[in-house]
Amino acid sequence: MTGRPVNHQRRADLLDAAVEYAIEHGFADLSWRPVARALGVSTTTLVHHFGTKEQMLEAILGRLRERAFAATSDAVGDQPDLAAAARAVWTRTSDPLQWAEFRLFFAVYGRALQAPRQFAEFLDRVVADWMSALVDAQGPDTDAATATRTATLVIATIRGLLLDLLATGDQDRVQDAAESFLATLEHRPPPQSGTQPR
Amino acid sequence: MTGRPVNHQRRADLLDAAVEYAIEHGFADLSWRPVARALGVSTTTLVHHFGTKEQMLEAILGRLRERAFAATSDAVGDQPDLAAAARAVWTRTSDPLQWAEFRLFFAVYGRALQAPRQFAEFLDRVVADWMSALVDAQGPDTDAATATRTATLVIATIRGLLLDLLATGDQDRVQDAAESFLATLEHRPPPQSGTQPR
DNA sequence: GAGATCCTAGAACGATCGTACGAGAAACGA
DNA sequence: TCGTTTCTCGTACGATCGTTCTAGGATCTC
Repeated sequence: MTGRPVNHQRRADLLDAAVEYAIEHGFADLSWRPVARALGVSTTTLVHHFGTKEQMLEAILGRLRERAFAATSDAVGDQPDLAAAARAVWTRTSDPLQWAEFRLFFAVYGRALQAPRQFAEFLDRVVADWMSALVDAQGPDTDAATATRTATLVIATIRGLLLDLLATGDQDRVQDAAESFLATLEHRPPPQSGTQPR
Repeated sequence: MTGRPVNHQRRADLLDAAVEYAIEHGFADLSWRPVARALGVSTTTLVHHFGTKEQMLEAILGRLRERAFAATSDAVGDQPDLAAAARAVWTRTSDPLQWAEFRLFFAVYGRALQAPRQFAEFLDRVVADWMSALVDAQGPDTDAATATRTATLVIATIRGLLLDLLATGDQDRVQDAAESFLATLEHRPPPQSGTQPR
């Protein structure tokens, strides 16, 4: 006797709705009851699908990281080189329509830094996911050390600029600095060994 | 009849102790009673000196920003040019002894991003303080636009690298990227008087 | 149909939350 | 010393917290 099958979609829908709630109402004081009210369900339903509050927070963390990464990784894959990839990432992340989501992203990031045990996976992947994408974007002819160094710098600069943008809202100044940074990437000589990059 | 004078030092001492507590125990679930226990006072004493919990959080925010800025601004003032100043800032901020404090810094930063009304002053000054210091470090011969652009980029890169370092703990990779960035600053031509913004 | 499992809800538990109140000790000017 | 203000404390209030319990439909296999 198998009984009623588990509805995985239901949990996914609730999770997405919870992420939307967190984007709008903040991550700091998230608790069962207000989320349940906003989602039109009972707290018991949330508990049933997520287990404990800690587990719901982890689920929100993970989903948010997925969304943030997905929003840029597509763009990166289509670009011919690192400079174009970096520009594509910056264009997408600096879009004011995404500000609320990235505000939550950094709120989560900060919280994860202070609870590294609980949010270990987030901390691991919040850098590693983008790293591998940006290393790949540099092609197979860039030596590993240079590729890693450059990818690290691109991630750091974009996130730092985004932190500035979200804190000050000063689009002109931050965009100016971003252009300057992207220009250095574009004027950087492509990796030429004996052979041309394929 | 003046009565007993206000003891400002007392509040300052309690605030510093509260910041230390937040560095150690995190910022997310800060509440009167645990802080009071750790400080060896009653919750009433904290309420007396800080008013409401919101006000205590704002006080912690402000004090933390002061400390973070003070730790670097001295160093910046003594340096002959921007490259040296940036290196000095990076050297101080990347010191593992400061990691716990910067973890709190970014936790606070993220929280402030999601409550911009409440923490408006933090968000204003978290960029502006460093900006003015790094613009000054470029001397009076650098034109304003270039100085602003460069300072924005230095702040963003250092903070982005620090985010990476705190999340991954990968000192070698991050330090390598930081060296690469600092090198570009050092090889940048200093502002020639008479000619040449680039 | 019967049996099993999932989904949802309401009620209730003890714990902790922020805050207010009253009172006693301490430190000042008069 | 007296009046006033600060500082500190214990206590208590109502609200909200995360979680558990109980139970009634819903949806599957047999």
